[in-house]
Amino acid sequence: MKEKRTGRPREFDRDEALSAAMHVFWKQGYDGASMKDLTAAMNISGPSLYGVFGDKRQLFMEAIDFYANRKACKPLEVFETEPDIETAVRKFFYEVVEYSTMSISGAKGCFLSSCVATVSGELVGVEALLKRAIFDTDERLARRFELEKARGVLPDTFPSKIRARLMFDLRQGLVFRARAGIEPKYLLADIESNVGIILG
Amino acid sequence: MKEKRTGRPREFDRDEALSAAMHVFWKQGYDGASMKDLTAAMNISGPSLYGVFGDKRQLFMEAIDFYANRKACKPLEVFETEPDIETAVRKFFYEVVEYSTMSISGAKGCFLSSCVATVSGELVGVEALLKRAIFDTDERLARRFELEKARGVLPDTFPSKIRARLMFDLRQGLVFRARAGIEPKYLLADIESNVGIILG
DNA sequence: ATGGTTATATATCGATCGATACAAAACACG
DNA sequence: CGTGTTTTGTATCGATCGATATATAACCAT
Repeated sequence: MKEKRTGRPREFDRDEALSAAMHVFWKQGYDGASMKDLTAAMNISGPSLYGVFGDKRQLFMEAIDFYANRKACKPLEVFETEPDIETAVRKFFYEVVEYSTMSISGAKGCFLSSCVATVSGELVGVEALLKRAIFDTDERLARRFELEKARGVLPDTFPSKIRARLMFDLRQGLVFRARAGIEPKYLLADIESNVGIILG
Repeated sequence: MKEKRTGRPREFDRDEALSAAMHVFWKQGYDGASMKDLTAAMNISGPSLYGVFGDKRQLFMEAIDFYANRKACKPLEVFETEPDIETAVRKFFYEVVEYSTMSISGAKGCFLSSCVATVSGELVGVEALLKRAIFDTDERLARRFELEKARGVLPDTFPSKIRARLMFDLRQGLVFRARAGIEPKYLLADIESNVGIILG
């Protein structure tokens, strides 16, 4: 069903191009990223971009989906896979600092908060995607806490939803500081305190 | 020294125009705000804008200074003036929700995190202003806590710096959600929990 | 091979971008 | 008044914006 048999084959990988586009948006913002910047980073021509992704807005929306649902935010993945809950929380924040200050593309901060949020009310469809991404993140964080409660590691009284949101907010603080160019070492210094707040 | 005696007098108020420009940037982002949008909102002509503010980037930098050092972020003002510390913390978060969701200009979220941060690494000079604004905010928050410790209202062991940063981060979470279009009532529901975390 | 189909590269579209040239207008000072 | 100075409104600049028209190239089916 998804294989096309006719026509000239595409000469680039769709996801690679999408990832490249996302990083350009991440670094320069939606309006700050020109089609010239995008096609250069994606290593494709203008017509190829339009042929595959539609237009700039649709490309952006796909980049959001790519980030939220496929690229899988690294901190979140680590938090879900690390067995020990305290280590999981610690690694979560560590990954947040890592990916928001040391990205290869030079893009600092978080794609959602430093790029997508800016055009949330201006570009049709973006607000809904952003809302969903926030909701899903809260859900995934809370789910892990609930799992630990069921396992008896966290007390039954542990307020999973509240701590999940708290964790999300602390993350926002970190990525905002990262975007402002504050050195990783200062952000790393906050991590242990953050862990204590989440689990304490 | 600051009075000019010759030439045709300016027909608009500089600060009013600056405030109007800030709100346009706030809502549409730096790159998303065209000079046409700006002059329309400021109710002045193009040459007038360039004559008084230099160029778009300088206007933006002045808008940042206006926000950080003169307009005085409302939540911060309230936090510093309310006598009772618990009420001050509560009002701080309440004001954050208020001004990040119900702005007359339609701009949601926080000017610094939803607009300025996006171009932090792209526009010369912005990163330094942003760093300074973050540092100053942390300082002002911590200072109030220290004051309450000296007054004996907060215990000597109260970690002012850590709680100040925590308050800042919780604020980032709120304004990010606000920018995403999440209803004020959901944000208001988080306030009491936030107060408990800060002072508990 | 031939026809159908899709992707590519080149070249460029009209619109809008940020920024100015210019001259008339409005003040202070003589 | 006339002169100098600054702001204003109009009109427009070259550059860049997002987006396409066109023709060629590369594949599949027959």
